[in-house]
Amino acid sequence: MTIVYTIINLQKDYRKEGNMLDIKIIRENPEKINELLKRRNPQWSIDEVLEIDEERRKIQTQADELRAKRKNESQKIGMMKKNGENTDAIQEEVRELGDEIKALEEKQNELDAKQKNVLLHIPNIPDETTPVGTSEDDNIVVSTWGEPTKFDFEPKAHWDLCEEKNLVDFERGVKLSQSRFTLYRGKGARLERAIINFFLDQHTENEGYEEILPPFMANAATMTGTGQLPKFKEDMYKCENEDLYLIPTAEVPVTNIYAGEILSEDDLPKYMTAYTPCFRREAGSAGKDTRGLIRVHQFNKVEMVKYTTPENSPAEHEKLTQDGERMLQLLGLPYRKVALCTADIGFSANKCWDLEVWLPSYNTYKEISSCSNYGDYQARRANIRYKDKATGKIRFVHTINGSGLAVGRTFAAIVENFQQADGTIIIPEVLRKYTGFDKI
RNA sequence: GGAAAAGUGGCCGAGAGGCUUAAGGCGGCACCCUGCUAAGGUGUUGUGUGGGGUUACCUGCACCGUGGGUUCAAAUCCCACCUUUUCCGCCA
Repeated sequence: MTIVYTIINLQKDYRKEGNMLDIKIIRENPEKINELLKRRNPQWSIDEVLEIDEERRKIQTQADELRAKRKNESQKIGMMKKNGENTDAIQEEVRELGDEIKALEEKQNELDAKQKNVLLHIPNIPDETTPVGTSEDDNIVVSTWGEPTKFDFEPKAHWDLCEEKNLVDFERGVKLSQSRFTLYRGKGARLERAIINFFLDQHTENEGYEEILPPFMANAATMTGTGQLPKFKEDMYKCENEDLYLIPTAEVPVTNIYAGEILSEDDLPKYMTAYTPCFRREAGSAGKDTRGLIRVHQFNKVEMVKYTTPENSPAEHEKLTQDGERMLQLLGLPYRKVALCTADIGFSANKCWDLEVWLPSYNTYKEISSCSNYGDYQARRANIRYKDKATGKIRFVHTINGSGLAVGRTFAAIVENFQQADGTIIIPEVLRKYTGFDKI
């Protein structure tokens, strides 16, 4: 395995202790970890980490011993000086010791940095229950809700409907920015806003989430905490001359809220939800989903984020996924739930359910929510911990998040699925108090 | 953007090159005393990383905003940066 390093200068110190994967677990179960990692892709291996780790520990032991010696000798010098003795000889001796220590420390720092960088580039270990596969074709549909919408007329794609009804001004969006930027207007803008408010109200009033409105730009340390950096730099928009990136999802700022902190177990589980625009360069997506609202550089999303104890994380993950499903059910949109296989889950995730909504123009289901469990992977990177009540030990939390839901895609699904023979679009009942109109 | 001051454990706060193994207090935990409560007494109290036993145990090293430097020796001196507070400027 060859790893191309991207050296990230982490200014925020609180992450210096964080390891991406538990080096102790790696040391103790190398075969098991390798086997699980290779389920993602045979390229992955922790062998290099182990080699560096062994050398690193050797050096540290040596350096520690020398430091202990210097400490003792220096104290001795202090005493001798107080007694008026001559200390020239011993001072010279300890000075040489200092040179040795410095050399070892340099070596140790180098190895620390190297190990850290290798670890930063290794993905999370898939959960045992994540189906093994080699491509998205190996994902498994586990349930469906509703039926694909049937029409007794020729249904239109949302991009045509949006243009006809002046809901989205695609051309002028491009003029203002670039291709794949959209300009909502009139009832279109209102519908988008209605969907955002509906989702936030549901999560906060019925499901117990705290509403968060985070910054839309985040620094490199924050981006590293959730796993966007160092490996996926090219997918993000970066501000010139600033250590700031436009967030690709609210997951980034919200998950990092307690980075470097130790929570009480009483604080868990923590439920947070946030609306933010999401900015993605969509590098490598040229030619995919080129029309309409499905794949754009800036889109709106309401995200759900949870911190839990390791014990509760599988159950909380299921519950969060249900919270996402509920949104689709309330809106009356047909969807299915898919278990992503080891080749398709995200870099930082160990398990992931996708919710896919029926989209008539595609004649298939299209991802509208991705609900992932990250185990302690993000918590390690961001150094988010809690104190276990029973044992008094400090442990890493588990982080979970999912879309609840992607707003633009919800918009498209509503427009397409609820279009009528007479050309109107019926607004779902639950949205009407937010839109102020019942059809377009 | 300019000027000044400050960043020490969960919190407050002392410390100004070696007697710091970071005082003292608050809070937390355990036990003792007391008919209950209150008060009192005693002890304990962070994080990371390495080593040895390989369950709760023992031990080394590091950590006083961050990173460098000076020194035999740095919380303490020097430099840069970050953050906070106050004042000035600008501004929705």
